[in-house]
Amino acid sequence: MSVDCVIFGFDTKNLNVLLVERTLYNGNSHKPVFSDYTLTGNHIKQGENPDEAAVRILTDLIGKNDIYLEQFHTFGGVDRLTQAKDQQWIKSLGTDIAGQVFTVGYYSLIDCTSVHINDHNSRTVRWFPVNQLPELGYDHLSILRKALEQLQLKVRREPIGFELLSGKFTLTDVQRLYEAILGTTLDTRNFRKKLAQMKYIVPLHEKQQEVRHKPAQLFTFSREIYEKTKKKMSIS
Amino acid sequence: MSVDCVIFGFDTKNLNVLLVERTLYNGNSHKPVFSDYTLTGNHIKQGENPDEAAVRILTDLIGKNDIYLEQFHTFGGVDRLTQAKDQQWIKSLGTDIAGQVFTVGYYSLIDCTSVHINDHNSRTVRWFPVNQLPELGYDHLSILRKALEQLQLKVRREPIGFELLSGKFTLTDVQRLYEAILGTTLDTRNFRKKLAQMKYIVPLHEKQQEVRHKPAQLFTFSREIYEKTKKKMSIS
DNA sequence: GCAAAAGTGTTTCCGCTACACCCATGA
DNA sequence: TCATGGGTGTAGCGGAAACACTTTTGC
Repeated sequence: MSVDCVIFGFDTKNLNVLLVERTLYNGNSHKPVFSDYTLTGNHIKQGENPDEAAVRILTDLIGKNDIYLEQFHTFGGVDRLTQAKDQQWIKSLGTDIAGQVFTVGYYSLIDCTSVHINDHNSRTVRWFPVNQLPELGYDHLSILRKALEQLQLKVRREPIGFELLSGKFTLTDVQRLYEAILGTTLDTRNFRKKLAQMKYIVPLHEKQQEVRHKPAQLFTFSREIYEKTKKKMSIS
Repeated sequence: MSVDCVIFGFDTKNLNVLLVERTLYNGNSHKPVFSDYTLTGNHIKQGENPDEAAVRILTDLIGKNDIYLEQFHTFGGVDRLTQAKDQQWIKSLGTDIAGQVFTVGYYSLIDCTSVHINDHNSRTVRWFPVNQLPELGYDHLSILRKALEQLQLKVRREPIGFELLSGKFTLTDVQRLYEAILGTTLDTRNFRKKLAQMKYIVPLHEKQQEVRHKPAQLFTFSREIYEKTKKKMSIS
């Protein structure tokens, strides 16, 4: 029984996912047998519930624990691990994770510009744009697709996207973000009218600095105001 | 690792849930110690995935296997089973299900007027209106609430409600159903305009019989037409 | 003829869409 | 002064909401 986290990040251009490199070396020649990427995951420890395990995984990797996390689906069945390379990998680990065929999927949203990624068992950890993914191990491609699908549904109903932005952002940042998540383009004027209705997007007394064009107004997301004014508001 | 099914049914008036009675008898006096209800559930067998387990549970109970099923959340953690009565019950079973702290929640939609409920280990199985629930065991009340919440979200996006109606239904049936699921009332004329756009609601050459009022037109749901004309259509 | 539910149209309002130009800044 | 993105308003359309009376049947 394990947890896998689909960690989404945003860098003012692309929606990214954090992936861990997995390279299997030949025991004798030490040449790589194969190399691909996987989601960050771990087994659920004794006495933990899935939410706690997900928080632990995130905390280990990112160092903070106030991260947006959302459970989206549980995957199971032996067919999750039947690719030849996955079998090789599992065998090489020695530990018997073969029985660990269930995984609870979480997605999390973080501002990847303001975060330091900790070492993950000295394996390479990298951001990939969701539309330029490398080869993935196990069934992680389908887990990732499902996560994105659920994120797209959720973001139309609730203002969860702000977790992906830093504390201060411009309205253009928000638009780029929604465009990246939804995979569409949006009309700037109409989009801003929508945002203007959302009272929890609060203007700061501050503008962009050191840009070689008209500096944009900065805003911040107020969770308190959001909680008070929860209404059905949808984007797109 | 287990699966719990929240089985929703509709009887032209109420949205119902199928629950199983759980009565613990004192070993000596054979008097009931407590009595409450639980969802239908079972552990996941070796080699099964959660979907298969859910189908099995439904098939055992209902006898057919073409039932609408939707995974909605996974619950875990030791706190699921900490009520005193749950501990008593688990102890009485002898079998060690204490380690079985994870459960994958599914909801299913069936037409409860056209179904025969099989015996469930000779325990009483009953429909309860979702707004008149009995006392529930374990954390099944919160599982049920989550299921209903997810059902409400889903039914606004996709025409899944028809699984709850029999093959032939009137437009009023559909309205009562949506009102029951969403817990609201809906304007008849506007609701019918919505339904009229849904080409997969097909009129039959048939009307209600033996009603002491103007007989209503009967309709049926065509999945084929739905699959062809999938568009974003929402109710509410 | 009465009770009971079926069935039907129109008007109003609001939100969504489409669309183009001026502004402030740094280089 | 130019390049770059920031920022703004309006008109038209279409879907959502509000709302009341006639019809058909069984009794």
